[in-house]
Amino acid sequence: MDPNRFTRLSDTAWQLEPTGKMRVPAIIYASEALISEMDDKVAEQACNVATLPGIVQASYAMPDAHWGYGFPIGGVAAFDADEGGVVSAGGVGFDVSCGVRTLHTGLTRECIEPVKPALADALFDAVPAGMGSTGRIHLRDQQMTRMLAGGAAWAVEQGYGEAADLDRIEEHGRMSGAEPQAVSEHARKRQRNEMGTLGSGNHYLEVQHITQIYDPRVADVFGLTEGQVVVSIHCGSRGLGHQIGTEFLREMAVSATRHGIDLPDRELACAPIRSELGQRYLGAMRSAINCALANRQIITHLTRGVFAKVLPEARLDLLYDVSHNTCKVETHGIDGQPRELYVHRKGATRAFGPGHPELPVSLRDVGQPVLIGGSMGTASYILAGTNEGERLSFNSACHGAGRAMSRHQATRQWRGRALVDELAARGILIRSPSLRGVAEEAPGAYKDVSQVVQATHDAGLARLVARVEPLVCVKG
DNA sequence: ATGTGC
Repeated sequence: MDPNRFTRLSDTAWQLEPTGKMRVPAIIYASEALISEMDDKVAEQACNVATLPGIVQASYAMPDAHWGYGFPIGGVAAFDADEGGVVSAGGVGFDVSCGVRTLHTGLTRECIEPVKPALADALFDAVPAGMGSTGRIHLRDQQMTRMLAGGAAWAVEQGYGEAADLDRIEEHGRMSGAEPQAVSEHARKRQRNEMGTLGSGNHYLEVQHITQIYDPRVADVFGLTEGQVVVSIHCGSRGLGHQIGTEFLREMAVSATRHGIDLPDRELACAPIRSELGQRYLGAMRSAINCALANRQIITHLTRGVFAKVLPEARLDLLYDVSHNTCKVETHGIDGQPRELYVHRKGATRAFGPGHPELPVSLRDVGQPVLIGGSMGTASYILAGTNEGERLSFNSACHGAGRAMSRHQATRQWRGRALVDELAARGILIRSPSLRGVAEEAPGAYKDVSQVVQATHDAGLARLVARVEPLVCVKG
């Protein structure tokens, strides 16, 4: 879109003043190059979000923003319940609590290279991937209820992983306020056999090596050094989150008028925070957050099992686990006053700065690890949250590269087999059940993640700490 | 993202 449409607040912040029914401005964080390439739909959707009741400060879009269902993907919006604020299923997205966790291995790239094909095959065998994939865990109803209430803490109780992991997970591995009884039978049924599975689309499990350190002081606290190997897992709440999203979107769309909400776009369906429907959605959505946390915890356990066999000297300690599709109750300073807000992040990563009380003591001095997954075969980045991020975006950053073209368009332009071969020639081993899925995820179908991350850094949303590049990628 | 449309 045309950058001249905006009031330029800085090199990387672009504002649209409130017009029509907008209650607050819309602010997009991006470089001039990124905003020029961005679809007009992003600004249109960010402005639509700015009309919703109880929105505070501004409607935001991150540098990787693109067109989504109702809210842009890469959108951030906070609402105050005291001012009639709303909660929106479309403001969280279908893949509730999709997120990334990164594990240390204690190994260097040299340790991996001789066993790389065996490691790739073993990970592909151990971690089910792809559309409709199921695992070895089958949850009966009572266990499902415990999982939805307990998250990664439940998974650790079941023997998946270690208690020490919980300290490095958002919400200490268990989202409070979950109400499993708000999750439909249908959603539970869809999830029954899907625990410990990656799913499809942009989800993956990657073995990566650290190729650059930008901030040695923070990298030291995060335990990152150049040449070291890490493992990153990107996935969410599978069929359960999707079903919850589908059901509540429908219910919120139907009831918006009854709640006295005037929607500029039906896809912005939402409900007052202080309504039966709003509370029921929050209870179900928090259950889906626990599902995603448990899912990543189980996949971590499966990954540790593979390394124990292939590279027994490895020790997979968790660096951090953070979601990028949530609505969370957080306290933020607004005009010098602390206020409790319902912060929607849809394709936006929470990025708490140094000193935040939610952070584990071991990380608190330097800020939260912000884990940004790149597209298949490209770099990923580890950043740290900032204090200025609170004022800028309620402590939110980008979440990835962001698609530059549709899946359909990508399959016309690339062949899965050729991509796998090209990446293998560059030392990157892809294992996927779907060559079509690989074509849809072609690196060329995404924006350049390094530009997105640089804009995030320049805007002050989060600070660059390290770059990692893939060695092995299990792709859904 | 997703039993890749109910």
